[in-house]
Amino acid sequence: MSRKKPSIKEVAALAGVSIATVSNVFSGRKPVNDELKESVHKAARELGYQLDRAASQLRSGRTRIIAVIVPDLTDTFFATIVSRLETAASAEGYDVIVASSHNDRAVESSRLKALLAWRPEGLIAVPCSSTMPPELKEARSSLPMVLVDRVAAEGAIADTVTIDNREAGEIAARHLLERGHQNIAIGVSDLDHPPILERTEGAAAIIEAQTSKRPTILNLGSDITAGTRTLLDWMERNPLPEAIIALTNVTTLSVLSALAEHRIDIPSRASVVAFDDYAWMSARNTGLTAIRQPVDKIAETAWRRLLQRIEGDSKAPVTPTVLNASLIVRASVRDLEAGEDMHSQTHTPAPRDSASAEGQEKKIH
Amino acid sequence: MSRKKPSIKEVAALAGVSIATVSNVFSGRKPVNDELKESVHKAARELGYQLDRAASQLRSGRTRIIAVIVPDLTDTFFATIVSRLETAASAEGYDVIVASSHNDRAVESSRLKALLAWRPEGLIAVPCSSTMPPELKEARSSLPMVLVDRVAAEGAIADTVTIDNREAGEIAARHLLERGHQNIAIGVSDLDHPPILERTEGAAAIIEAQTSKRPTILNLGSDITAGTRTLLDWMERNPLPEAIIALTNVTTLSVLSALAEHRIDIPSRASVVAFDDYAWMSARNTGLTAIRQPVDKIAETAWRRLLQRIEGDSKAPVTPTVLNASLIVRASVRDLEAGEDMHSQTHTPAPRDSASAEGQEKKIH
DNA sequence: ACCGCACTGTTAAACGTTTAACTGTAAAAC
DNA sequence: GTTTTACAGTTAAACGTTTAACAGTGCGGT
Repeated sequence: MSRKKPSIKEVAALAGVSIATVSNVFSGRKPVNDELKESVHKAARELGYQLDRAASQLRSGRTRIIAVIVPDLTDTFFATIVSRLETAASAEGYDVIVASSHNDRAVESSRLKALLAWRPEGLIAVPCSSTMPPELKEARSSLPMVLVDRVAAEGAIADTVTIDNREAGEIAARHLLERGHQNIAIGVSDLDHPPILERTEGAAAIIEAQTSKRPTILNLGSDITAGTRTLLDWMERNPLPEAIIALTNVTTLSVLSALAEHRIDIPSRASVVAFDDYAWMSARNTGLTAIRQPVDKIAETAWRRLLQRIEGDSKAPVTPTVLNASLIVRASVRDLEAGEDMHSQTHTPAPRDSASAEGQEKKIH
Repeated sequence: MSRKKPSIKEVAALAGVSIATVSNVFSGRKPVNDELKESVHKAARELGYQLDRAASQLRSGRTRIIAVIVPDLTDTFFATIVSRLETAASAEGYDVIVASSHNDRAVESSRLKALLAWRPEGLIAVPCSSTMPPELKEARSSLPMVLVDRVAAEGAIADTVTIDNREAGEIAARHLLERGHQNIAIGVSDLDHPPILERTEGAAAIIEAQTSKRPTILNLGSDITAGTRTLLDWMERNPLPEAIIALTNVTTLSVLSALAEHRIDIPSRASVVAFDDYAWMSARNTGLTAIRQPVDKIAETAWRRLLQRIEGDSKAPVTPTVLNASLIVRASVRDLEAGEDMHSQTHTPAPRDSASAEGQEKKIH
């Protein structure tokens, strides 16, 4: 039980071959006689040999590292993306190293610098604001990278994977308008994030066109409890809108908290369209009608693009990929056109709220 | 705009000093004349020099890497732990590399192997089952490590950080018993996980002692929708219990989904005690009474212990750290003792459900 | 005036791999 | 039977750092 980690040299000695052969056995770059191969493996097993990545990287220049930075690991949306990236990458022999910028530009810069010191072969980044950190721009020229989510698809400095946020906003708005809602408020987190801005514009444009009223924009920020307070404040001084669109999962929570605080029933007194699709959204009496982002597909696409860049055409022109969000209809939007009286909501056999996430839901798009 | 990354050698040449001096400037191991120091920095800036971690690691043996493995990054509980670890570690100059075992022992082994190839200086692991993968045991002797959450605190092979799960179960049970509940079911994910087993035992023991009825154990697994179906099945064939304790955040979601499916109101028809404390639990009309695990503290403690091991007494005896969970009282448990009739629940001014997570809630412990 | 010491800087030898170039041997081609 | 070609293995030179050992200089103590 030696304390020091054995090196390739010791394996070679024990197996009675040169270190080059041992290297070949493990890397498979050159064929090795089966018999020798076996004895090398045996020696390695006996010594508990493990390749030293640092040495391997240094010599070969290949790090097989993918760097990933997201604004907040605690947010299920980003966590899911990271998780998918990790499995996709490790399936292809790459290791992922993650950093979180905690929605802070300064932290983002410093973490990015740390990530780059690893000499990753690729970078997948969800920037925390629309102004790219200079590190990203610099890295751009020498490092395959793809930007996800918090970027304007047009004119980006690198490949991007986003959803059609304008359309997502439109879908939400249209759904409400079709059901007779006129007086609509939009809860946003931060208009500085391109996706939020686009969703807002998409929704607002449609609402304004149809009702000739500009919808109220409620700036709820990225902190749930602060957003709740902001909304409660606003509700003190304003009449309750017929419907609220929440453009983010955290704004969704702020909206729900505020409504719950005043025991305002959904959808009898206010309709809600949520954003992102999480398990808790259907685990309620009135399931939330929501815009779902294809998270898995986003991650998958980002990975594929990056891999393409890494192993192939590093000089192909920058391409934006735009995926589509879909509407999951549950029970949080009231149909005002239907004309039914819905005062005593609780025991009305409301449109069935499906408990299984994928099952019976109606998807649009 | 050269494509190749500049090395320390080029910086040395440009600054007119030896490479050792450059190294000293950056590592700070030896003092360097201010003037020289400045010119080295200038040269480095001009060339865009960045230390190569691989080379540095190889030579020094210090990797400044902490490996972290969790069963599922998508689960907010683990994601939060990872996030906290990442910030704590990076504050101290360490970089974290994470892997997810996807609750699969085979994956766990292979990911663990990949992690160890990095030669991390420490390992923080949330094993996915009670049977430790052999890689862990082997690593144990040469690698500082701390085990979190999914471990039996007693007799573990390394330092552990857990909560007092038995007590957590007891708290939940006691809360229900105090409020007059007799007929209690316990929703568990997997009794193979030590924490779940302990929570179950804690709750069951107290319930049995007081009601002389063994509570029903509902095995709902780790998949929300499957758990929902299981519970729905069970409900077909059994009368609704007065109360359900969910011992996990995913079982909580299964329970809520199943109850919602049948439009069973909480708490008028069934009381619920949830586990873990997430924002969505309070963003509902009847906030969920829940057992909160001190996630931040768990992560923080794990990190501190690990750091201690790394920088100091690597041979100190293995110590388990046990933290305490607390009860957050919201509105999902009905007080049967109070005797009030609560048929029309919806508009009853029920005990105020606080929207802000920390604010007015009553904590026990 | 000499010794030793503190202070700064340099030299050169590692660290554990990968890999280009080489060697030796056996089979294939002529 | 000689020359190629292919194959399988070895040798040794990197890769970019860190760091022990060393060297030169100036200064205080005796």
